[in-house]
Amino acid sequence: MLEPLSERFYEREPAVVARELLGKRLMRRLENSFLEGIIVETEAYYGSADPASRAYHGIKDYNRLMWKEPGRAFIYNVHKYWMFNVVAHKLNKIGAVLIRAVEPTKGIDVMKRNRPVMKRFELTNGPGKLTKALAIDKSLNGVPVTSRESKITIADNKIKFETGSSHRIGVKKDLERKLRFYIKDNKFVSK
DNA sequence: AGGAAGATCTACT
DNA sequence: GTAGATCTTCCTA
Repeated sequence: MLEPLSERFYEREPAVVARELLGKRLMRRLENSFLEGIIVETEAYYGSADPASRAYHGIKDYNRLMWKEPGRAFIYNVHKYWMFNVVAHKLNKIGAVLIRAVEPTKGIDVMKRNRPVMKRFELTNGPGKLTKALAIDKSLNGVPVTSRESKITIADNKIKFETGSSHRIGVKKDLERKLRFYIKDNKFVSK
């Protein structure tokens, strides 16, 4: 039985957490179904030193979770889509990891109903796409992903893969560091 | 009331 | 592959 990842897992550098979240299982509990996908692409975001971060302009109502307990879902809107992040940072720091893509493993029929697409690989290969397919919205903001009882949980997994990294996508002013991580050769990574 | 957004889709070359 | 429109949600005034 693979356990949910603990709070301690998220109480580290955002880039470290982003890299290590690859290959883990994202589980979504709905009324009548159970959805699951393997995390295949992530990005790390920081605080006041990161112009691309939601936290860059200081603490606001909508972004204050980035200052709070690691291991909680942090969800915000971009255009017409929801972005799913997990709060991740060292003690008294700021940060989060954006989940950019997953590989669907369970409840694929339900995902397809939530987000009808022709091609299998396009079901969850983008941050706005996977939230649609997994029925993730603002109502899950602040939910701990560390609890087995949560509507959304991230659990450990044991799989082997090669990790790739690059600069973040769609970011106007990116940092020097490469903060996007993905599973090499995985077909569900976004373009 | 107005505008911006860490994206996506569509309609093309 | 790439440009342009999108018409939601929540912020800031």
